[in-house]
Amino acid sequence: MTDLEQAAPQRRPGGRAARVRDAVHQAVVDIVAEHGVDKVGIPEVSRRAGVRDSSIYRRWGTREKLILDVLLAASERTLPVPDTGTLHGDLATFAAALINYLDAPLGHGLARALAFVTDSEDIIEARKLFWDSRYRAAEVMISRAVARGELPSDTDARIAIELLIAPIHFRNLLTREGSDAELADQLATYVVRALQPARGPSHA
Amino acid sequence: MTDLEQAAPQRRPGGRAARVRDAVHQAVVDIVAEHGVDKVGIPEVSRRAGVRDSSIYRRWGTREKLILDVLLAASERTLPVPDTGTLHGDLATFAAALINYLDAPLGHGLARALAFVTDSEDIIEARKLFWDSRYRAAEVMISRAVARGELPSDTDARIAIELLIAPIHFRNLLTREGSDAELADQLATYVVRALQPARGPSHA
Amino acid sequence: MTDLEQAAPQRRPGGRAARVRDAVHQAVVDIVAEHGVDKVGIPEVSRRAGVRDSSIYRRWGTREKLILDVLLAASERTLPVPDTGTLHGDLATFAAALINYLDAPLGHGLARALAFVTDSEDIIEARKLFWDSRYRAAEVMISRAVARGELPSDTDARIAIELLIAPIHFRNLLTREGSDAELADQLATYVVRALQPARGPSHA
Amino acid sequence: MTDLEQAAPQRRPGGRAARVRDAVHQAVVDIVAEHGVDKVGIPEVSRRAGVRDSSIYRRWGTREKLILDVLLAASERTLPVPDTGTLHGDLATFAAALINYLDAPLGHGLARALAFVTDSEDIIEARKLFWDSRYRAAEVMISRAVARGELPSDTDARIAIELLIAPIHFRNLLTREGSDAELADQLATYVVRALQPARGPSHA
DNA sequence: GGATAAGCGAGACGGTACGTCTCGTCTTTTG
DNA sequence: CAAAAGACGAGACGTACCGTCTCGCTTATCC
Repeated sequence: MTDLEQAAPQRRPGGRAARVRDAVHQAVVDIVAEHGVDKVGIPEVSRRAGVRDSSIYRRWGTREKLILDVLLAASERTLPVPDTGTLHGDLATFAAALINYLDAPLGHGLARALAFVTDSEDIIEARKLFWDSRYRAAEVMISRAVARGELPSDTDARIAIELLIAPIHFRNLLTREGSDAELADQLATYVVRALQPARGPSHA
Repeated sequence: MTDLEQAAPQRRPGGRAARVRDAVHQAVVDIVAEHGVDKVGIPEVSRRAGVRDSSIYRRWGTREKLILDVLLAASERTLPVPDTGTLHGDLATFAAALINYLDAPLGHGLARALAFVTDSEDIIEARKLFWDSRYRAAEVMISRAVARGELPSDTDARIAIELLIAPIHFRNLLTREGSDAELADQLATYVVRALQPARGPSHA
Repeated sequence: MTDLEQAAPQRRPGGRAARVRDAVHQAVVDIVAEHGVDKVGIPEVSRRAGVRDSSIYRRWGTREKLILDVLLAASERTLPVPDTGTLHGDLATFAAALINYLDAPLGHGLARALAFVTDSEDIIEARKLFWDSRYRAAEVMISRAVARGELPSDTDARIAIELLIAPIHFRNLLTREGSDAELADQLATYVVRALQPARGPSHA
Repeated sequence: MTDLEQAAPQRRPGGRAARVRDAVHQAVVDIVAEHGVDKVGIPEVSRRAGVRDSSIYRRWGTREKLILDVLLAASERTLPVPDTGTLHGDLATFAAALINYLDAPLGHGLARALAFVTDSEDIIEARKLFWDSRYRAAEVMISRAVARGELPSDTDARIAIELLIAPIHFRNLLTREGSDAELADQLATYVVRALQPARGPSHA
């Protein structure tokens, strides 16, 4: 897993260290849920967790690493990948789940955090791992559709997923319009069509 | 126009006020270009523009409004909407232009700013105006395609644009993968296909 | 009269100049009464008086001169000098009146202003005129007592008044203890005694 | 003692905290001496002390508390109370010392500060402690005189001191006339006389 | 079970941004 | 052309945050 803590202190998993870690994580998650990710600050986390700020700095180094560490940990379990039997069904269900996820403070917070964070070695690494794991999970929907014969075998799974989820993230971050189940369905439809092999002279 | 300045100061367009305004705008744009939008701070802007920070606060009130005002003004002229004669050509060209735009500091900065900014009355308003104008411009590509018979007349132009640009923004903000001309072309292809009316039993 | 206005403008009363002057005076007096003299600021005065701040600066130059000008004008009519028939009666009555005066916002404000103001030509002059007029008025009590034979003819009237009023001002400004009628009476008694010619070997 | 610092920082008396404290105190005292108490501002103190302004705000909270804290500390050692053998001698000597003290920037500064400061919990407390200690010290002169039989045993010591020092403070703050040794002597004489028990029909 | 080292509590501080407020000056615009 | 209107320059004030540092002490682990 991505470990953004300064020096892996997990050697002593049962004691004070773990207690501190948990308290801090909880505090961050709570703040994200209550006021949004950009209100997370070490002083507030420190207050809530009952942990000295210096201890937080010692372990996480910077605010950004702390936030990312916590949010990534909290997002460990990726979205469940549905298996409805049809590509459209899978995509629509998945999209709807994503919409819900991004509507909730944690999901929105994570997305914003990923977008905002200043790049650095560990962070780039952490981001990469995060998305790789996400894509890997979601691509199952595509490979199943290929197996079913719904899609050609050379389908680019990654871009397929991207076509589906990008508009949702786009609205979530940039236009701030809401998304709903209907949109999920529409997107699924568009993506399914987009992935079909070209028929006739479409733009010839 | 979106006007995020405190009080309409445009009354005196030739004098000191305008000079200050321009210097500040330039300074913000420069910093965005050099160090990214999140490095824009009033003290630095003040130094570069040779304008007292208090004057900046007086006029723009907060950092966020300043940034948005400047960036929106700098993005006044929207991306040129191409007219290549085919939908695919238009979309691919437009997507490529967007990729370039988002690659440049200003475009990237604006996107980040739009994503980051804490919502408030004026900002919501400004964001809405911004996207409305953008969509209005881009939708021309769709309506021309409809006119040419390439697309059905009930095509949802807005979502069509979204399908095209969302993945680009998505990569720009969230995965931080680069995008290139090839991607632009692929996206155009996918979108064209996605917009075709359903043929046969696609997901029935 | 002490005139702390920049350039004594219109002698012609009744015009706009006079209206502005009055409004400003009133505003200052009001603020002093409501929030104390150190809360008087040009912006607030300007708001209340409905007069542009630049107009105030034009006329009074600085905040301090404005305050002093207004307060001195408002204190034009000095405290009434009583004539009870005895020195003690006069002094006690006068002291009590002073206590009341200094208890009220205007009196307290004027005292603080006199103490605070940064010295400058005009201000030194104004302060001198102010105290001279005050002493001149109050010294009548002493000269009447001399006339009545209550005091020797070489009594130093000025210091006599000072002995009486200094403790009241002292409490008002420095210890911030309250003063009351009883104190007025005590002070009068002490002063009367202090002014008696030495009898026998007092500290010989 | 009166401690106007935010939190008791005395725990580590030899370390950085103490160094910072001393530097700040010195800087304030210097500014008072050079330019007067109303020129003391956190930025200037910060510069001179080589201490960040934020550190000053953290510890003292506001400018007023800082000034009072420093000035009170600097005035810790109250004026020496003389013991000349006679009441008049004691009072005259004491008054002369006070005159000198108030002539010096520090004394004048402290007096102005006490007069100017906006009241608040801690400040009221601090002022009370200050004056109490001053009065307690000075009243020894009176009690000694009582012991010597120079004064009746029911003499009000507090008001006696007040009669002596008020005129000096009065001139110092309000009329801004100078005071000199002669005045000290006169005041002593007046006070001694004032404190004598009434003889005959003084104001009958 | 006692030594020992990792990590925490406590308490600053340096550095810096933000935003508010005031004073006093200067410059457009307008009557 | 003088006054009103509208900034701006200069700078203080106070708040908040990030990140660093230094001690002293607790505590989990290891011998």
